[in-house]
Amino acid sequence: MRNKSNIFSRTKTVVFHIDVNSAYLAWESLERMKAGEVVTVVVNGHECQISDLRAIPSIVGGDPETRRGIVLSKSLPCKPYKIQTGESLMSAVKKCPGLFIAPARFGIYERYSDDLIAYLHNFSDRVQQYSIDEAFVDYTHMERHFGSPMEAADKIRNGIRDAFGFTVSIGVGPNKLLAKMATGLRKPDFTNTLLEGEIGKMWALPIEELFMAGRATAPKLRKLGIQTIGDLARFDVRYLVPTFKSFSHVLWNYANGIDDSAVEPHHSAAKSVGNSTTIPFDVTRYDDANRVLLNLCESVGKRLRLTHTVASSVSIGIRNSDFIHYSHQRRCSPTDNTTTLYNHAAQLFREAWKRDPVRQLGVRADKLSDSRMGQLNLFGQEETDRQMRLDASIDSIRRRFGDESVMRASFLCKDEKRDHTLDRFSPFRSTGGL
DNA sequence: TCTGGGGTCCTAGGACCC
DNA sequence: TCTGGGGTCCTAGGACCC
Repeated sequence: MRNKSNIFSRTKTVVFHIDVNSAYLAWESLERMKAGEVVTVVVNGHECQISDLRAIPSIVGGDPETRRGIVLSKSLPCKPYKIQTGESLMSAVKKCPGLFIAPARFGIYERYSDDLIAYLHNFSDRVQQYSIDEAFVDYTHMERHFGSPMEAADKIRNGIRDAFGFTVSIGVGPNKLLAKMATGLRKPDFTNTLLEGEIGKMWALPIEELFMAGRATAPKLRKLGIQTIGDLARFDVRYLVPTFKSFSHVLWNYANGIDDSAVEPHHSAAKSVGNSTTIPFDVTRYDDANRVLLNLCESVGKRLRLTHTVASSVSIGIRNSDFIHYSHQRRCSPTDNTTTLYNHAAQLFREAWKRDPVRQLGVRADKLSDSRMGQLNLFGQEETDRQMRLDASIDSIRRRFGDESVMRASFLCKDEKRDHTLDRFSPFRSTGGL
């Protein structure tokens, strides 16, 4: 949204940024409370029954048994233990031996997310879902309905707590960037502003706090003597260009609170669809890799067909045991067919694989277009039709009887321990994307 | 203590065409 | 043997976000 300021409309743009506090953990906790589940914890040597995970050191993420994976979301009582989002489960448990670990259930979190977005539409028809737990609301011209921006933000915040039982933080600003930066000023369950004349609040923050100054950019800025967002705002942008090229202006504008991007109520169609998985053992054989790839292609293909989308580019990603990632991609005729995707993926893997132990594999479909626009099938129409019918009947059976009801023959090996391991991360669990 | 999985955008370099 | 330039498309990799 360009900040419209003409002689007819002098109203200043007002944007809210809504951020769910410890989203996955709060939602996981609510879901368990609904089901009447309790957790037994030891406090001062006494066993206690706790129903709200938010009251104890707890996290969402990974596998509690193998302790593999990372912390996706953590409760407030984790704070004294200095547990960080993104750190390994192993490390988190070391810091806090009594830590409660809940595996992530994304399907459930998506429902809570949908409820949140629907609720926000009570306050404005211009709501942009930014991620599963964040949204922007354009509040411009809405004061006569719900009061001043602060009043309305508090109404939203209190309303969400009362209606759903989880808390949010809200940032109020003249654009999306400042609204988002405001949200981070104080958490949880607060309304913060970064309005005209208040940018000093943001300038005091360390440079790492700036949106888009990530783990590669922030150290480079520090090297230039920039320690705070204010330092960057006052820095001569010309001296950034040798290091950051066109990105210089993005960074400098953000540091100065400049952002004219619109609140986009209609989420644009996805540009790519992909699935990846970390394998519980290092893959060193083609047939193991291929089984994983087929698994991933099943999931990607299903998602393409569900959204009436065909892909004109397929890529695979490989992460080895040294955590080095590399990829390979290729253009292809538009397809949503699992077998076709798999044939491309397997070929790409054969071409790219450096024979290193593979820890993670991914398949991504790119250059998407609407499959209903009519496909140009220059050859093999009969085979294409056959494959489409096969996909359609598999999808239909799965819709009626569940994902596990149809299994491709290559999943159905009996011997070998690793087959059981492979079964554990069926791609059908994957919910994919936002 | 070994680090998930979903995305988007940008850039450099090479192929290819005129 | 030495010799252009412009434009477009493609791929690989890297940055960022949640």
